Amino acid sequence: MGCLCSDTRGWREENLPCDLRDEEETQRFLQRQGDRRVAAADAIISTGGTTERRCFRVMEGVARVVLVDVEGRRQVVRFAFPRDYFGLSRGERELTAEAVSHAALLEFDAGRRQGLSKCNPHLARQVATAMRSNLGQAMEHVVLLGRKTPRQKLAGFLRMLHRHLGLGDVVPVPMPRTDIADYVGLTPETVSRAFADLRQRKVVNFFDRHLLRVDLPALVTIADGGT
Amino acid sequence: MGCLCSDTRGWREENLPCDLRDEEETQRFLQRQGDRRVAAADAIISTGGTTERRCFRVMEGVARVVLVDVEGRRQVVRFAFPRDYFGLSRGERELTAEAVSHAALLEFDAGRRQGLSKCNPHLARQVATAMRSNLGQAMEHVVLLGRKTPRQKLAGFLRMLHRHLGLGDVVPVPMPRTDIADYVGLTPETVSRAFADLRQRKVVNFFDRHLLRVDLPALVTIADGGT
DNA sequence: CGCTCATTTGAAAGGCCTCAAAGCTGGTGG
DNA sequence: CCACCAGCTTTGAGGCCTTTCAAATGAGCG
Repeated sequence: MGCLCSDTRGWREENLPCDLRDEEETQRFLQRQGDRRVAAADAIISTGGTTERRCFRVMEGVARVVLVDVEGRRQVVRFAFPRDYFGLSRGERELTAEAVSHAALLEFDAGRRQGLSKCNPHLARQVATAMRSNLGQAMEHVVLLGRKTPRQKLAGFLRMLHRHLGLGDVVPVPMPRTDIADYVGLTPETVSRAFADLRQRKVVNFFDRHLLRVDLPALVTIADGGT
Repeated sequence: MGCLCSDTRGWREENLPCDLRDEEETQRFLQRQGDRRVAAADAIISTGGTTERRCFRVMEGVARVVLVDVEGRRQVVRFAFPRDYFGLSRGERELTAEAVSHAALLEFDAGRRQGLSKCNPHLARQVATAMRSNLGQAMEHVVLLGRKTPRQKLAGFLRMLHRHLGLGDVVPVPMPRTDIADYVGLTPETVSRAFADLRQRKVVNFFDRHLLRVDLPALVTIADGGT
């Protein structure tokens, strides 16, 4: 994983990162500041309840942020896709993060990340944008969980997936059915039946379990509550 | 509602609000910058879908942020309590905000609010904190909606209410049962039965429908998944 | 005091979950 | 290259719990 960055105008170390002029330079700067880290499929990236204040940025692959309650019921609170941050808020650091598939991450000390933000407006903006986006996603997740039928829930989930990973009308589904179930608040069996339902309606079309083609307009209609 | 602020060292208008030294001064500054507004019970404060970029801060009373889908199903995305902001994010501005009971608010133009944040670090920090808090709340809401029984959902809701409005072990419940139902993703009937359930277990005790005493430790145990 | 509406209570129906088993897939070793 | 195995996914049947529908109760208000 060699550094492709041929630009070596040295950052005059930490006292002057404010020189960063654009997003691209900020990216390269970040890659120097964070610790590069890889995680195999299903590997635990960080566990809640520790006092460590670490946050992450997904570079490749997908991560899931999970809470398991006293009775063993699992809730996937969100998925983090390439370019997403997670662990920015206190509450999220109390959850567990795992790799869905093989993933590459940048790891930061949360305090140090805040310090970097203070003197790097690009980074600060990026993080602020990430938080706004997280908040919007969480609100959508709330709506999805509260008042939807299984079909609508799955459609909403697939629309979300399409936004993050979609290529035209082709959508990769990297996570297992159990993860989907724990994200939308259903059992894997019901998720499977909802998939069958959407397939019958020709809203989705399987290449295989982890890759499908979607009829996006129909998907959106169903996700928003239309039949 | 006269201005109790006897301090009239004039803010040298908008170019120098950076002089604000502490939270209290920031409060007074805000009250000058925002438009004071009151809303009667059930009055609509702002409706989604408009192009207006307005955000609000609740000064007194409680507001609810609501989404009604195509089929008429309603989801209360969150309640906003005194000192809370809402409408900070794009997504939230697309929803509808209503007063639960008589409420007093401060209204801002969202763009102008951002401008104020830029040159007033106290305000910026307050808003950033509000967003982190909103995000944490949304995550808790997701967990509450996803994998809980009616009893656990109601317990989780009451714990949230206790955090915001609780006085010792007394909790006011300003909103009607239908709002609670649409917040926790149940019907009013089921909410009513869950109340009866918690009352039987002596976890809650009614003064009347809108005021109750709670056994907080028991409430927390149930909310977190314990029986 | 009577009215209206929110809430509670009751009974029946439908849908999701549970339990169970078959099918498929991807990976491994011969 | 093929066969086998383990685990994920799908399919099926039955039960429980929430919803739905309906009516009674209670509270707030003119």
